[in-house]
Amino acid sequence: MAPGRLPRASLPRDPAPAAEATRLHELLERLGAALRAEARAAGADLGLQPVHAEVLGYLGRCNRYSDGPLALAEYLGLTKGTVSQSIALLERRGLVARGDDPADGRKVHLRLTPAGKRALARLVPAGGLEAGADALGHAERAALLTALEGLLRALQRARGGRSFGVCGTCRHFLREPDGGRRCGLTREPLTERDATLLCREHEGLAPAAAGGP
Amino acid sequence: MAPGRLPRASLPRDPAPAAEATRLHELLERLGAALRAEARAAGADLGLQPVHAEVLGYLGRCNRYSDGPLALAEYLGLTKGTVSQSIALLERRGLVARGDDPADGRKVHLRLTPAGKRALARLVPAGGLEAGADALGHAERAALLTALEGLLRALQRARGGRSFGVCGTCRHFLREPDGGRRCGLTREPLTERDATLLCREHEGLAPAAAGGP
DNA sequence: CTCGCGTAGTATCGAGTCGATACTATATGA
DNA sequence: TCATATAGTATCGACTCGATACTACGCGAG
Repeated sequence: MAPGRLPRASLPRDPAPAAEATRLHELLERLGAALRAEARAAGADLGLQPVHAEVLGYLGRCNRYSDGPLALAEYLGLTKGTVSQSIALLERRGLVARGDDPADGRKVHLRLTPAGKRALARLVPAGGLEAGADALGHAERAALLTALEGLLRALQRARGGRSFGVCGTCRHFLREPDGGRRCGLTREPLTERDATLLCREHEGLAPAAAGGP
Repeated sequence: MAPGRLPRASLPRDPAPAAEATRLHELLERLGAALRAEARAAGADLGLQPVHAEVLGYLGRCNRYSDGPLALAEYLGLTKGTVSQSIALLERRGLVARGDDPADGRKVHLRLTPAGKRALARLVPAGGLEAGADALGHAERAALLTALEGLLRALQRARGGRSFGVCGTCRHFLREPDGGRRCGLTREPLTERDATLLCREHEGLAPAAAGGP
């Protein structure tokens, strides 16, 4: 971590890579805080916290392997105990319903109630960001999304977390000779809709180039 | 807010602008959550919450007009009452010290104690993000920073918040004939270091192109 | 078949965030 | 000088969050 001199001829046009990384960290943190403040304001009249909006949003977009408290805890980066309380609150409010697993008595499946879906719809937009996104061109916007996806993957990898992607970017996804879809991990066939939902077993396609020589 | 049809001939190569904006929102929220989880882990052994790291980081980088509870509340997007409690905690822990304003008896100036600076240093890095940033080229990284800065400005503008920038990007900043620096708002001269600190009175240079046709 | 172990989830406690409301004290200005 | 605005604090209640301890179920080895 010592600053030190650059071992290679220093290119004057790079404003200290470490400073750039710090600036990136700061910008993402500020953006995250601003989004959080928006979420707080949006949820205030419903009596919901930012984390509740995340729970509802996730439950609206996850598949049947990923709709339990544990998956939610992994997605949010919180402990299962903490998440259990937030779920209890959402259940008391009638926004989330719980169902048993027919095959495994330990498991719980969560789903949005109609009221939960309505609440989610009221929580989503907020705007603000769209104005900024509109100011960017097509190409810039696409590049931004790609770059952010890369950063998110890097962060998830560093923290040993799961990636929670959809089938299209998962290495377990199989295309059958008859055109059907199947998950190579559970061996189960997948409907078209299944393939658009977030999965906790998701693993990225490219293992990414190896690091050291 | 009704979806409606595009008034102009719709370009088929744009995958639904609204979906792109949603995806952007989601990515930034995920990134923010991941960073927050990192901050939580980093602060855990010091007994500090993510918001404490933000307070310490801000106090290490703000100028003398911006080191009070109210400025902090604006920066964090929280109420002054909430912030007052967090400050009280940091003061109890000996990480932050408070001083009176010689001119205005209502004001309080906050500063990091040596212990606070040490704590901040332990809170900063975490890594993870750097790996992702390294994977991008110079140009991509620069474009990413620029795009994120634009988004942040848009969000701050939409929320009516302050931008908290440095003198170099502030419309009040004056360069004097003798080479000195001065703030056009307070009329006070500024040292070289002053000009590198965050200011709550900061206002962006370009009012941004008007919206209409 | 039951013992042990691992997994999924819940219960409870304490520290802390956070907003709302109400309050004190100082500045400003008509 | 009296009203109003500004800066900050105090207190309350709902909630988050982690830690720890707990229940219940599944699964495999003996």
